Amino acid sequence: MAVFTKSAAVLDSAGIDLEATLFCGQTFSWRAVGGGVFCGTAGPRAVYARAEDNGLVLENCSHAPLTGEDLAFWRGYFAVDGGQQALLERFCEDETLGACVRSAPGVRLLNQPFFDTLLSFIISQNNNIPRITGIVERLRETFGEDAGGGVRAFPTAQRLAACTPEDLAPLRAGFRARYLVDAARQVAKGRVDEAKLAAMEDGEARGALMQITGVGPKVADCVLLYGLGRHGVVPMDVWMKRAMAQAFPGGMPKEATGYEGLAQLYVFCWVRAAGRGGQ
DNA sequence: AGCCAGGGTCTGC
DNA sequence: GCAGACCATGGC
Repeated sequence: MAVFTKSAAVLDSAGIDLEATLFCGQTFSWRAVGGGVFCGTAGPRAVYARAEDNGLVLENCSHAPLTGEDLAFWRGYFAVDGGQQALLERFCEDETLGACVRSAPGVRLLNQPFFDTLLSFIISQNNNIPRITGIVERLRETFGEDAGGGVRAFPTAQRLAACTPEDLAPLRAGFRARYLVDAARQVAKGRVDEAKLAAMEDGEARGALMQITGVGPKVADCVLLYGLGRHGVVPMDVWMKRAMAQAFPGGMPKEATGYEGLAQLYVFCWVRAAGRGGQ
């Protein structure tokens, strides 16, 4: 059980619904530990987080004070200064998109590490959210370093590049094991390089990501959106195809221009809420 | 038992 | 290019 000490830090959360944000399918690196507290990792870091009236309370899992660098990282991760509130208000100028936003008003688009995102969404293919989360957790537990308090961080590309698919058997990732190894090896070799991807146009970066075995259009788009900050990219899975055909047959409304990927988050939440027994 | 899960690969046309 | 089988695993 996580107990916050005086070394906890508070971020201005700007209307964030922490639980909805962490479990809407954009990240698989968090778990509830009780009492409204969540434990999550990003790259080498691990934190406890809880939503309070005055903001988002964060504390290192090691209970060591958060450094300035850590704080800056988590501010970026939670998009504290990202201006998402203002964008949502603009989304709401469109009636249908506004309804989507209001179905999950506290969800925020997280800025996640590239490698975490790449592997997580390779795991996501032909899979469901609870099992994806389980595989990601076993990936961290099996190959990650202690990030403090016994919580294991996301493994490095180098660590996984030294593995064979058979070494990944404990993850029970099935046919995806060899995809994970291929991705780790290409990143470790520099064949896939975050800085190079960052310098590319969306389409070029997408093509580069699809050179990885097990990365097709959908996974590449998720990596672009969630791991590389390409907020105009819209990953199209079966849910989104269904939702777009039904709600936006002519494409995303003009209010979402440049931020179609952010809009997609709310459309996804809306259509899935409806699919689970609403409407 | 059979179907589905935020897809992708591989093969055959 | 494009359809169709196949891919491990687990929940319902």
